[in-house]
Amino acid sequence: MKRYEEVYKDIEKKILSGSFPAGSYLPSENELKEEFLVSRETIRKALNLLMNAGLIQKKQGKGSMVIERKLLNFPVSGLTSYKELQRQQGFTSKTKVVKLFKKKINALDAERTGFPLDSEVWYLLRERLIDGKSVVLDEDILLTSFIPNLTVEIAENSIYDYFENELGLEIAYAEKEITISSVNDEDKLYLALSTNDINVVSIKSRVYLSDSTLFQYTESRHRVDKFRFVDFARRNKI
Amino acid sequence: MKRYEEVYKDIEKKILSGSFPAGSYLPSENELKEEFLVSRETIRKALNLLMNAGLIQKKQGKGSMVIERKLLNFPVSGLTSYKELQRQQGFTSKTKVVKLFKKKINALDAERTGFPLDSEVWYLLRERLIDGKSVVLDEDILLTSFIPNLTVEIAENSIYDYFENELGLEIAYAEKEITISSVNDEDKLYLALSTNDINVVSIKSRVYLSDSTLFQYTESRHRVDKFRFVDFARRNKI
DNA sequence: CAGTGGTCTAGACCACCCG
DNA sequence: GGGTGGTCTAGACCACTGC
Repeated sequence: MKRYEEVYKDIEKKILSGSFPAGSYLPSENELKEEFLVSRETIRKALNLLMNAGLIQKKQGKGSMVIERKLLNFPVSGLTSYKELQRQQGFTSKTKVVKLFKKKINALDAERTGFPLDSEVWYLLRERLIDGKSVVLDEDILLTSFIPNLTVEIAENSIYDYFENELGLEIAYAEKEITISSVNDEDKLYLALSTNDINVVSIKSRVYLSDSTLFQYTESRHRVDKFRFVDFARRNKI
Repeated sequence: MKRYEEVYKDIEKKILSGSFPAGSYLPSENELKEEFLVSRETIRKALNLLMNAGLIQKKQGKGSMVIERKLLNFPVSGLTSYKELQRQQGFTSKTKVVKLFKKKINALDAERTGFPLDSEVWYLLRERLIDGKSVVLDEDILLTSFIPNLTVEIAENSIYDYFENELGLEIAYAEKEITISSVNDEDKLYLALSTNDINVVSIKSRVYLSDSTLFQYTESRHRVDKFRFVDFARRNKI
């Protein structure tokens, strides 16, 4: 593991466990440099990552204060898979694969997904159930050229884990869009909607690999009463 | 201006103007180092900022490729004020101040805002109008200890501009939460809702200064049909 | 004033990509 | 093997904070 990762992990652990409580200051960069026996730049790299993660706030002349995350506890933003979220947040849910087959991209799909016409893709539709009720409907469209095999078993677990750790794909970034959409037939069919639900929350994403190739399009449709998106944002100065 | 800021701005300009088109590679770090007459670390700092901004994708052994931002064009995430968004995205809208007065935080407000009981705050309610129709209702609660004066004129323009450039406040970060909420009486009164609108999108934020003090609580209520949230997210490896 | 973080440098070595 | 970006270092100077 890289040195700055070790420093990051160590300090993160101490913050989360309460050894560095919210509102307190971390040791200075010079002290941390001595403690970890690395250069100051390495310490600074780790601290900047902690700052971006919303764990500390640095202030010139003062130090690095541990941030208190109040009401809005768990970050649900970023590029994190459903399984990872579940693990982080400690809730348990079940994933049910509704559809899984190969197809070729038609004109309509090309438009919304960004994949070229006639590309061969996996089409995957999954329900996410909490307390036995289906609250999220996940549609995934994935290039078969990157994912030769995809089974129901993999799709019931984390497809990201499979892509990254089995196939060695480097998932780099995503463009996401959240809108409110009218309930459609598929929503009615699979989501446990109440009779007066007329809207669902739609999250569309295009996911890219580290060489900037598009490899996944995904749309999640959420019951409005179960939807919550939490974000930590820093002010851009530049 | 700092050297890395100059490098960032220069490259950003060349990307946005098309001198570095999407899909092409930037000059290598060593070439940029020569061109700008700075050290490689300074170049790297600028490039990492461009990467976080979603403008380029770096790849070890290959280079820094300019990212093509397809359908999902304009980032609406992060910590950016309404006026700034408007300017960036080129749409014009009008802001109408509905309420502006001082008050003391009661028990209910203390709970939702995070301000201590009995703190003196500004209470500000604004409509955002597009094409003459009110599509967003913005409620702001701000500590008077940081903002001694707040006028209708300031509130009709950018309060952030006033805070940062007039008062010298350093806005650092925010916790945000997006949920779907039922229409309430105030929504009915001010938003141009249609008769079958039963939901609005609620964005609650707590905004902190660089010394980690909470100074603003804000809730935006959006008409569901006018709501769109666009985000660029990077996969965390650490 | 001493201590803090912010910027910047010159140089080294490594991991990766590709011809 | 030569070029790319990734990590890490030791050191310098600056800007800000608080006593």
